[in-house]
This record gives sequence, structure tokens and C-alpha cells, in this order.
Amino acid sequence: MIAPDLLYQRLRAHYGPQDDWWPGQSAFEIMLGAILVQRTRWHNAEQALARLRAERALTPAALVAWEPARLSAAIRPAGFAATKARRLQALAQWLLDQGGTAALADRPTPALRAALLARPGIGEETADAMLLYAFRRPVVVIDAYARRILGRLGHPQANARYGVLQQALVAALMPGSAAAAGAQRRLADLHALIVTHAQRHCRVGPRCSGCPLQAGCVHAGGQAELTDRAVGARAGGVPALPG
DNA sequence: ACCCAGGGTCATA
DNA sequence: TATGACCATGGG
Repeated sequence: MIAPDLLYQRLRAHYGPQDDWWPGQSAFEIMLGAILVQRTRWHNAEQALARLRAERALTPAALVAWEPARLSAAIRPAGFAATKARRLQALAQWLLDQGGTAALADRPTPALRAALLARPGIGEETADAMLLYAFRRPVVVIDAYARRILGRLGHPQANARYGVLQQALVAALMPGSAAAAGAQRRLADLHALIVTHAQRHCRVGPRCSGCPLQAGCVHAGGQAELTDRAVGARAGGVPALPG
């Protein structure tokens, strides 16, 4: 397993800086995107977001005023529309109660994180994405991409509980100071690089040709170009012919 | 036609 | 604590 810090350096050297990568013109829009993108491609989430933008619904006050059925229909491209509509309106109502995103700016990160986690439909990953991109806090976001990449690189805790893996990365990436200057920018860059790398190379069916992390990766080498399905078939997944 | 996608929640064992 | 089912649309 290469050190997470070296992982970051290699990805950055290969893909270049991805800074300020999460789309959205406001903290609220970023938070909406974090919910809409759950288990969904960004392309679909953006379609839903674009419809809300066209209807000028990208404010908490506007969003809570919508009929749930109307909101659900508008965000249908993002999938799980009924569920996500409920989550968006719950978030919007909460923000109104709090006095808007600006009123949360001086809340300490742990307290803000706990408050976000108490909202329906906001789990650890979504909360951390909101903290990192909407509230500009230096937070490590753990997503399925990070687990997949780290797992293939042989990280011992790639499949550990969220907080365990997160702490391991914090310790490895930011020895000493999570409050160091530029930490937020660096961690946003890292998350963006992980997403980009997982989509270009470290997919479910890995595309190792041209991968910048081949050194030290268990997928480097001969079977690199095989898809998971092909690997499974070769391993004995093909049933014997009857007769 | 099948698989996958920038999760979260709830019910079981 | 840890799996499994469910939520659902759209692109490769």
C-alpha cells in the first residue's frame, strides 16, 4: 500500500489540480447537489438541479413552498425522487429555522456535522461532502470510489467503518494540523481526484492501461484489462455443458 | 439486456 | 455489529 499522501501526489501529477470542483453557485445549491447525487451519476443530479434552477427554486424559502409532488416530479432524473424530495424539503426547512447557511458559518465543525447527521437522508458521506464544499471545512470525504481505490491498493482498512477509515486517512494526510492553511483546498482536490480516477481507470471493471497508480496495485499486471465478468468466468463461473 | 452510479434507512439475525 | 432489501432513473 502506497502512502495516502503519495497517492494524492501521483493523482495530482497525472490529472492536474481539480480545485473548486464541486458544482454549485451557493452553499445551498451545493447541499442540494450532495443529496441529489446519492447513488446517482452527477449528470442525472445536474439535470434535476437545472430544473430547479429554471424554476428559481434554489433557495430554502422557495423550495419549502413547493408541493411535494411537484418537487418529486422536477427531480425525477436524479432517481429516488420521492425520497430525495422529502430530504430536500427537510433540509430547506431546517436551514430556514437556523437562519440560513450563513448563520451556521461560525459553528464548530463537529457540532455542525452532528447537526447535519440529524437531518433525514444525510449520512456520514453526505454530511462530510457538505462540510467540505458548502462550508469549506477541512474534512476527508469517504465514498465508494475511495474505498475501491484504496482496497485495490491494499489499504488494510479500505472496508472498515466510515470513521475508522476516515481517521486513518486524516492521520496519514495531515500529520499534526488539520487546521493548516490550505487543508480544505487540498482535501477538496483529493476527493475530486479520487472521483476522476475511479471514473477513468479504477472502475468496477478496472481499466489499468495508462493508470498512474499501477506501481503497488494488486490489479497491475497481466489481468489488468480483464473485466470483472471475464475474471469471474475464467475463475469457473461458466457452468459445464449438460449432457 | 445487463450493469452501474459521488448513499441512507429500515428490518432482521 | 452486520448483512440484505428497498428506493428508481438514465447511460454505457
